[in-house]
Amino acid sequence: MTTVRTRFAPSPTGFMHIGNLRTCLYAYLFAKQAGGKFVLRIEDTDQERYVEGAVDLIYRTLKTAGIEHDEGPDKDGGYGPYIQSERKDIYLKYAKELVEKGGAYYCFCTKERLDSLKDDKGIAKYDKHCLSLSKEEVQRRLDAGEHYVIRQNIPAEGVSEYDDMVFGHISVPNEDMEDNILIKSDGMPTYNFANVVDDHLMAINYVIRGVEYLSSTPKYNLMYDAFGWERPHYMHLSPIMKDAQRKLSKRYGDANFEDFLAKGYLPEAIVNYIALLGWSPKGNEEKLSMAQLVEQFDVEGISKSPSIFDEAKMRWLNGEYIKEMSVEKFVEVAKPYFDKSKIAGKYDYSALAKLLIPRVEILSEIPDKVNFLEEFGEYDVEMFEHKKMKITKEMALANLKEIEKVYENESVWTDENLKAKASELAEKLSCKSGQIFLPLRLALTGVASTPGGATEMAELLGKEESMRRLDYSIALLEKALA
RNA sequence: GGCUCCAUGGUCAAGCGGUUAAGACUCAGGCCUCUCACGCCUGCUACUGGGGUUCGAAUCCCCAUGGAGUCACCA
Repeated sequence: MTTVRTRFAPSPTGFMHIGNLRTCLYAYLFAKQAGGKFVLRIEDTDQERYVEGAVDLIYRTLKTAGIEHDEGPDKDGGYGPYIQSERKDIYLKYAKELVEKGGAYYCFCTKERLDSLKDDKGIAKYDKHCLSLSKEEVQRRLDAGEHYVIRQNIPAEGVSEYDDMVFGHISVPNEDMEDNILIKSDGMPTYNFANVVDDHLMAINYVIRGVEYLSSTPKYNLMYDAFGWERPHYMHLSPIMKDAQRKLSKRYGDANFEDFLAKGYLPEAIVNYIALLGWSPKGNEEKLSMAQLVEQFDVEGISKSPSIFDEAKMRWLNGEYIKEMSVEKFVEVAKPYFDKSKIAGKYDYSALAKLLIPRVEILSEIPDKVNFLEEFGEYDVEMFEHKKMKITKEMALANLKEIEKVYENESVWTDENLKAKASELAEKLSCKSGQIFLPLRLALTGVASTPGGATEMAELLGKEESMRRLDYSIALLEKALA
């Protein structure tokens, strides 16, 4: 049995968006599941679009996404070089071979002549003008140093067909395909050509890519046929959309992998979510690790229609990953966010982590959830009023004074002990415990909601600060009631 | 516009000729509870339309409609 070989072939044009990453992921999953090889190839034949640093971004993205290529520019597997610009000589040689075999021909047409072919909508189909040039004529013009391109020679009639692994049978009339340029006048190959040659030379037998190539694939097959090469299997993937009309695009900076990372999404969650966009596992379990994805990935589950990116669901999934984290792990990933908040360097991050883990879906929520610890000041005393618990400002004030007396002499400043003492007090005063806890939490924090209860906040703040705030709040209430 | 595809709730989706048409996210309500979360429970919402085929169609066929892709010396 031949080894399955798939590839991810991005062009270094800047961002790595989610759609690209998903294509990459599927190619990786498919190869790994089959025990095959996943290769990375850089397609930089368009020098005009080349962006500095983009190649590093690709490496970095794959690494943090947990997708490890078996071969690539940085990992020779014997099929290199893996960067198209370093393969320039190869293409021309093969293009000439294809000309010999009748699958392509030289074309000397000028831009002006090409423009004259366009219809009123600006759409032109090349008329095979140069196909009729005699061998001698071609040689004469080549020798004269005329600029030329090499075009694919597509049969004028008939139908080209193939079977796609997800879309099934595809058939395209030959007359609808154009004699595209294979070698540009600068000597570089176009994607159309480089792709076919490289895939063949690198023994790629499963081509996994976006649907935009679905209808041009017959052209590639025609080349494989003309060369006498074995055609690969194809798996085309529907796009990921921003909404019903627009797909996610690099141009508008939608959904970049790195942007999500910066927003506090975990790479595992992003990968997990995008795996589910356009593919669904057999079972009902949606939270899947890379290992599980490799195991469960299945072409059958790939959907043919475009899917809309739903950040709300990815956010939920991210929260699920966070909930499973150990305190240590959480502190590790959350540290940058703590450091960015007002409490940077203060408080015990581990103690906070325990409270935050069930309350945070994405890490960037952290500053907002902890800033109150440093921002204590005048607040609206109306918050002490609580109809359901039957708490009035007067009662709050009275109870706060009582709890202050209890806590004043308390030396064991832990959540557990403080909670017990507050409950005792409630019993002694024969009131509901909430009538103690609620005002206490407010008095200590000054905000309507906090990540944790009154005594948890007290422990976090420490005795000195807690007592200070209690004093402050009592004074605030007294002033309001005066 | 030509060509190639696609079509189940707001979103992701299961379903492959006979189902009460799964599940998840979102949203709403409830329980739990010292706030907020977590957790648990309940609920809302779908087969684009029309024709066939068949005893029977979300599932097969045709047409319409809607959507996507493509038609570059870009990939």
